[in-house]
Amino acid sequence: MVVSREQIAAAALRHLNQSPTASMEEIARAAGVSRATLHRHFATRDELVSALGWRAMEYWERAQKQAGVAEAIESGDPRTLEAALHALVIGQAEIADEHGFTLTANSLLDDAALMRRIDELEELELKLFAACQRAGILRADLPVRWISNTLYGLLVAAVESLRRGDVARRDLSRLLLETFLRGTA
Amino acid sequence: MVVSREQIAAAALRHLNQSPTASMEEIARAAGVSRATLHRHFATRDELVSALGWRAMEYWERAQKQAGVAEAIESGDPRTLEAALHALVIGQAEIADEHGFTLTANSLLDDAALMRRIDELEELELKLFAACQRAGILRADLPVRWISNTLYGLLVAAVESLRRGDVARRDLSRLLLETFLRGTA
DNA sequence: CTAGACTGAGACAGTGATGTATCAATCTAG
DNA sequence: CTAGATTGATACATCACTGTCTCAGTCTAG
Repeated sequence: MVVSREQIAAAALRHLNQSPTASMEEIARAAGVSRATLHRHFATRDELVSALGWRAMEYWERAQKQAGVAEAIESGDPRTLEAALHALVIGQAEIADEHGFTLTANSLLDDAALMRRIDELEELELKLFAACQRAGILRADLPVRWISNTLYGLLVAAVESLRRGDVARRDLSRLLLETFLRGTA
Repeated sequence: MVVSREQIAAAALRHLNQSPTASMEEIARAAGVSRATLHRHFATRDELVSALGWRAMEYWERAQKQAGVAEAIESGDPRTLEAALHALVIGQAEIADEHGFTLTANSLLDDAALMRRIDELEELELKLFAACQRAGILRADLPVRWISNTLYGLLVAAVESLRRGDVARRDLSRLLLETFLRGTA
């Protein structure tokens, strides 16, 4: 059967999300493909992991674009900022699966170009959070980097909740946004 | 120099928090001990990781006990429940370092006895959250397991914040409790 | 139908980590 | 001071994974 590079990448990510140290043999099996074929698409393990990293970045960037983050920051308008913030969080929830493994894969730390890209995307989000603080949409007494890490931590919780079946997929966006903004009390 | 088993375990955990796939050689060096000595204390890598898992459970259990979780649940009194909840979250923040690695070490999934212990501790926390929901201290529109996962996710964020130097240690408890209860908005 | 592309299976050497063992040096309790 | 315990250094066999290669079988476009 023909399995595209994209399909293999998706299957690899799915499997690595649950078993981050899986061997190429395991990954190949999970993708329904032989180890030889896996190596034809991704010469080395590092290349595969790196590709997954870039793939996750694309999803992330797309979520930021669709939420209109950059424009909202530029406008400075409270209602625009709030809309972008909500759209971003919901967008993150929808692509949570794409981040589970890549955000904690420490072999990616060597890929300088990728790290720069991550920093850029993170930087933009920090600017959004800071603008929201100035506009009174987010609490100003929290360090902006803590807010960013909070969202990241809640994404981890979201992925875990899906994995364990604690939460239905369709409820996830609402739960994430609600909890992020208003907490649990 | 004499380095106790406990000191080695602590150093191993500290290092594995940052480098979860570190070799025995690396771990030994981080603990200021030779690989031979490390193997004398922990015959195999699995044994070491398992010991760290049990160690983390002890910290967790102690935090629950000190917070008076069981008694609060039994009492059903809102103020007692709230006090226990706050004490638990703060306690978790203080031992966040002990959990960073062990909570994501998937080799622990094989240790059935340890997993049972984890389930028990988690079960007690779920009961506390449910009691808090009934007492109006926590939102009743959130699945109790989502609340539990939220706290877990925020702990991940806390460890990450400390690791990156985004947050000072002394601010952590407050940030964690505030964010857990009231969110970022 | 056929040629070219793609695949799975298997063999292979190289590499790094693991766990065990030995031995000389060092520390420490008594 | 001394005997026993503990340590670091080193060597060793073993193992799993990686990356490369070959070859025969299968699929597919034309």
